[in-house]
Parts: sequence; C-alpha cells; structure tokens
Amino acid sequence: MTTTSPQGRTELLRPDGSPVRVLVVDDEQSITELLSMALRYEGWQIRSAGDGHGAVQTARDFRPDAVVLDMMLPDMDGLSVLGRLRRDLPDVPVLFLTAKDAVEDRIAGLTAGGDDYVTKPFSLEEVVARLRGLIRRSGAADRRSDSVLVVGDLTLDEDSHEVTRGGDGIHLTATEFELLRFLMRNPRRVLSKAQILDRVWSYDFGGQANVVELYISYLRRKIDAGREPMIHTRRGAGYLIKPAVS
Amino acid sequence: MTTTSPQGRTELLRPDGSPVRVLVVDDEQSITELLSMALRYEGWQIRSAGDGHGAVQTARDFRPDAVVLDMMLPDMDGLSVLGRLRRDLPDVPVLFLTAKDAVEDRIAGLTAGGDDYVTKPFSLEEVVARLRGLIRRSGAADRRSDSVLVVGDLTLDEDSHEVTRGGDGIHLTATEFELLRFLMRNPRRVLSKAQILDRVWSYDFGGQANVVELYISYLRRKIDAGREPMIHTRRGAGYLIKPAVS
DNA sequence: CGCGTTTCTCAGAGAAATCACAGCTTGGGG
DNA sequence: CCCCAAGCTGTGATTTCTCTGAGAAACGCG
Repeated sequence: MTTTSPQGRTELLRPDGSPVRVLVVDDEQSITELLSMALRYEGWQIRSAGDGHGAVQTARDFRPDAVVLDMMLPDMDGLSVLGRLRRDLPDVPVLFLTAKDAVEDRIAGLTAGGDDYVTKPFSLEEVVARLRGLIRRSGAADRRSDSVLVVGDLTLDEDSHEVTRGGDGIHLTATEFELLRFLMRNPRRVLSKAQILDRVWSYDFGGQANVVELYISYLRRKIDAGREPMIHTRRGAGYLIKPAVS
Repeated sequence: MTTTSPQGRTELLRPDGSPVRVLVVDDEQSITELLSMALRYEGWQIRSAGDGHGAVQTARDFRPDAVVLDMMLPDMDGLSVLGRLRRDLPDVPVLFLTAKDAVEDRIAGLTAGGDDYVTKPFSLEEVVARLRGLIRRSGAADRRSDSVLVVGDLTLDEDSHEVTRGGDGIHLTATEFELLRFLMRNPRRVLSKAQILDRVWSYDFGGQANVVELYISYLRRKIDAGREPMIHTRRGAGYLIKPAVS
C-alpha cells in the first residue's frame, strides 16, 4: 500500500497500514544515526544495533520488514549474522553494507536470494532507493506501488534506470541519475544545495558545494536541452523540478 | 492542527490542541532572548539553554517538538549534542544555527534527516518559517496544515516559493519573498518599518531604514502593478496588506 | 596496461540582487 | 494654501550567486 503524505511524497506502508519496520546494524554509531535519521524521515520505524548479537536479538522481537546489515561487525562475521537472522525471519530482505574493496564475489552469492548491497561510503539516496526496492519486491508492502517516477513528460524508472522525456530515452551517469531521482521524488519543492549534497553525495564527501551546480548544469543539458525547462533555480534558496507547462 | 487566532493569524498547534514546544540552544544570551521572544510571539512554548548539557537535560523533561541548536557551543560540539538529543527524542526535528563561513565545513548529513539549518546572522522570518516547516513535516502538528498562504487572490507557497496573483505567477527575489511572507502572515494588520526591519532583515543589519520603503516599492510593482492595490501605506504608522476588494 | 567515461576542482564570466543615495512626490497640519 | 516630514523611486555601485568551460584525477572495463 502506498499513501501520499501532505508533502506530496509517496510513502510505503505495510498491507495493514502500519509503517514499514527496518533494522539497521552497524558498529559505527555515526552510521546508524545517519541512517536512522534518514530512514525515519521516510516514515519508517527504525531500530538499530551495534553488533551481531544485538542484531539477532532485536530482530527477534522487532520483526523488521527489512534489515540494513554492515558486513564488518566486531563480534561475528556478516554471514553468521545473516544465518541467524534467517533462522528467525526466513524471508526478510537484507541490504548489505560493505567496504568498497571487499571481495565482491562473496557478496554476489548473497544477493542472489533477492538481497542487495551498497558499498561504503554510500549516499542516502542510494540506500533509501535500494531499501524501497527490496521492500517492494519482498511483498511486505503493497506490490502495486511501482518504480516509475513521473513529473510532467519526464519519467524515471528506479528499477531499470531508464529516463525519458517526451518519449525520448536519455542517458544519465550514476550521479546524474541520483540527483534527478531526488528532485523527482520532491517535485515542486525547493531543495537547497545542502539538502541535495547530504542526500545524493556520499556522507564522507568533503568537496566543494558547487558540484551540485555542476550536476544541475549537466542535467539541464540532457533534460531541458531545447525544451521548455523543468529544472528551475531559486536564487539563494535552491533548485526545484516541476512539469514544464505548469 | 491549526487554529486562527483573534488577530487573524494562523498558528500551529499539536494534535491535542496544546501549544507547540520549542527548545532554543545558544551560548549567546542575546540570541536566545531574541529567538525566545520571536517564537513566543508565534504562540509557541519556549525553553532555552546556554550549553550542551543544559540542552540535553532540558530536552529530557520539556520534550520539545523542535529544537533550535547552535553548532558552536562552549561545552560540547554540535554533533554530540545532536546525538544525545536523538537518544531521548529520536524524531525531534532540529534547526541548526551555523556561522556563515563555517557552512562548507561539514553541515554534512545534517539536513539529511529532514533537519534544516540557517546561517548567522539570520532573520527572524527565516528562522520562524523554517521551524514551521520542520514542525509541519515532522507531523508534530496537524498534517492538514499546508504551506500556502492566501490573502485575497494572492497566494504564496512556502515549499515551492511560488507566488501568484489572480492565477499569474510572479517572480520574487529572496528578500521580496520574505517581506511578502511577513505581510501575508499578518494580513490587515499595520506593520511598522521597525517591525519589518527587525523581522525580515538579519539582526545585524546596519543599513538605512529606507530599504523597507524600497522593497515595498519593488513588491508593489510586482504584486499590485496594474491591479487593485493590496499593499497600503498608513502614513506615520507602517504598511499593511489586505484583499483588494476589501 | 590503456582508453574512454565519469567525477570533481578551479576559476572566470555573467547575471541578479541588494542597498545607498538623492531628488521628487504626496499628504496633512497649521 | 503652504510647507515639511514622510514616503516613493530612479540610478548606479557593489556584492553575491550561479553557470559553465577546461582540465586533472579516479574509475571501469577489456
């Protein structure tokens, strides 16, 4: 089931109308806090744990609809945690967090069962999007909710990563895609550069805030080129996207 | 929930009808006083603290619906305070105050959970507006309250920053927008130039008082141009806005 | 390892917004 | 009806913000 919040955002709900529950497991507190904050803002109910034992225990009575699991925990390795989680909750989808340089083939096997993973450092948009996908596909939330965002004649498919405007396919790079997704998930709302940076770029990004300007510029070339513009600047406030005709 | 006060102002209330509670944390007493005064005037219940420990303690039993938090406190850094606040009040939205030049220096992740920030020196209108936005979106206040101010055929959307009169879109600069918002939040009420200056311009503004006249003039060109005027001068007293037909 | 692609920094051009100043207009008290 | 204070607005200097080209560095893939 999906409902539309007053902000115009669509949120996932479980079939019985209660909020989706997500368990976040990471030993770095800054990470669990960051994730908890962002995921709560999605309207989900969050619990967090700092190690494998805590995770298994919490999962037992919290019965989450999805788990975010760091593969590198102090007390047990990710696979053991996964095994024990699955004993209690056989169908819960898991989003793994792994270091960039971690052995990819081990993860590959794990994700075969419908799970997914993101590498650290991640961007919140990425984590949220993948979690939404996992939950949607797991059937914990209404399956009718689909993965295509539409604003005016612009469409973005979160599953296939396909973007079209007026029917024409548009190729975007990964960053461009995430930026556009964030804009399209908040249509007609002014988003500040800080918000965009916090959401679309990795949490450890230490660079210049004008990357946002730069990527907006790239997006405009691809999305708005020669058409009625959909991406607008609110000087001193931020950017927003809205249907062209308005 | 929203109600309309006798003066014609719309104020946020909590679902149970009690006033919204806000905790203000800053080490400069002049700032906490300035803010407390302005926020009380919104009909909110205010407590203030001068350091991190005080903030955490006060938050514990005051249980605010929102927190205004200076990032630069004498006893602990902003992030620690945030962490402890969140332990007790996981969902409370936070409005950060930061120095202008510190902006680049890691606001990272702060706006990610739906929080927001303003840079010092700020204008009271800005703080109030952002707090209202945070509270509205956090669900502490009734979600029916929306973000559009309406006076006669003039509308102002605080989310999209869109302004229309009689259906026609009107482009305003940042300062014009804030001035109009202040007027529209106080329709049919005379606002003195001093009030406007205190409210719409930053607290350290040292310029000529006639900027207000200047910006009223700009607004009239855009809002009233060729139409029945809505912005009126009360010579010697100030300005007011009201529906054209009266 | 090499090549095409993507990400990001830097810096300059340009546009827009803000504000001071000054001269002009208006309203109303005497 | 005159005059002055209060208010209005044109001009232009200055500051601030945004856009974008060029190129360096990092990445991904064969």
